[in-house]
Amino acid sequence: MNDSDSIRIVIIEDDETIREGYAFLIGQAEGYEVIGTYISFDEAVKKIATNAPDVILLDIELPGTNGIEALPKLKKMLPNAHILILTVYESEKLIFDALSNGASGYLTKNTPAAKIIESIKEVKQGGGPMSVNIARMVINSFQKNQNSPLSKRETQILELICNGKSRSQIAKELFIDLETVRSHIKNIYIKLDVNSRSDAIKTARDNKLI
Amino acid sequence: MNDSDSIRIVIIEDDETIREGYAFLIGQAEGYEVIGTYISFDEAVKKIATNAPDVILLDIELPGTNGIEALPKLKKMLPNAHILILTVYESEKLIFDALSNGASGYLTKNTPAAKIIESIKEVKQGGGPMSVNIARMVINSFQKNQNSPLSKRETQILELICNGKSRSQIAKELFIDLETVRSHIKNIYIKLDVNSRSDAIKTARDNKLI
DNA sequence: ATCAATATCACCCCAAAAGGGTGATATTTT
DNA sequence: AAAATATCACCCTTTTGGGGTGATATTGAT
Repeated sequence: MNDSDSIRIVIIEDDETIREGYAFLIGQAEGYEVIGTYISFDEAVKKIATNAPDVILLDIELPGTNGIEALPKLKKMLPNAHILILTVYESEKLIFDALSNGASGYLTKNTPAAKIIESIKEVKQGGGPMSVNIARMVINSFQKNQNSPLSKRETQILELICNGKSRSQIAKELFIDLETVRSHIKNIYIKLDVNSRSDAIKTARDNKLI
Repeated sequence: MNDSDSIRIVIIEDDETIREGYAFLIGQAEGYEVIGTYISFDEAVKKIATNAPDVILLDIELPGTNGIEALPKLKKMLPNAHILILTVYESEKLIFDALSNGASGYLTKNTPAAKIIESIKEVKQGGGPMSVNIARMVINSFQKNQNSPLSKRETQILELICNGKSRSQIAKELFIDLETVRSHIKNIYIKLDVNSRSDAIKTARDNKLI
């Protein structure tokens, strides 16, 4: 594989030791070319478009514009680049913020260089590399509560409420009477100990009932 | 590592060749013990509790109770077992159904044995192993539409609507007038070409505006 | 510097919806 | 046999939702 086939990589990371360390380790792998390293998004923004990277390694904690804010801007400038988050942070909120803002993968910094190099190829080929603990958090976010206090019918109706449906819309959809829907909703409210749609939705989401 | 420290594995898979092939390959790996193989959940249900497996490899297409239906039942019988889906199916719906019903990982059947063996250990240790294409689908499910027609404020209000908030609740939360909220909602409806909350929520979800 | 989009607020209208209370009955599950 | 579930009924009042038509100040992009 010659240089023209290499994966073009840009690294945005404020810690010089880490940045240069990654650049060296990745750069010496065959088929990988580090074409730019920057200490911040604000630095990178001047030149990164001409770098035309395939993959961007992005830290979250950066001086000036942070990684999360940088994500949509980078995606706008370079719609075809894959962005791989490389950070020490493992909070749920940051992970989901990153993924919803356009990150194609999420690695924590204890990841060995070999795994990072593999992940770069993986993301280039359309995969979604994640550190094991991140993957588990992502999977957990899908899991429903197995011990819901609600019956099937109640869960079904709660889901429709979460979709913004009115009582009469729910009644039509389920081929039951409006009063039956009311009755179910009342029971849902009692079980969840709430007395409004929004509180029911919040409780349902918090407890992953839906 | 002796047998008592081995990871205890059960395989539920209807194709005999695949089932016995996996059982052999996994069983010969050090630290792995295949303690039961079944052609269906309905077969497995009789004895699986006494197997006390750490990890269950579960196919989705099964005679009788399918894998998705089996998941919650297995989780109820064996709350501490990790269930790894091993299937040819890659449809979004099946993946999310599996994950929300208690699967801890999702592998497609082209996965090499070495990767399966690694994934078993990974899931036992609290990871969330997925095939690369599955991981990308999961990550994509988080991505927001980068070309939303809505302004920031409108998106914010749409999110509150998706949380079931009323106009007045939104007004309070954002410290703006009720009439301002109304005005924003009207503009949201125009932009999304809808005329009700439920349609707005549906359109928002379909287009990943929220 | 200018024009478009955005964010803010105001007042008209009325039908629909939401929530609380109380109770009945048949089916299902345990 | 008892408990939970699913179904429907009628009482009540307040809130909400959606359509229409405007104004004004700020912000953003060209």
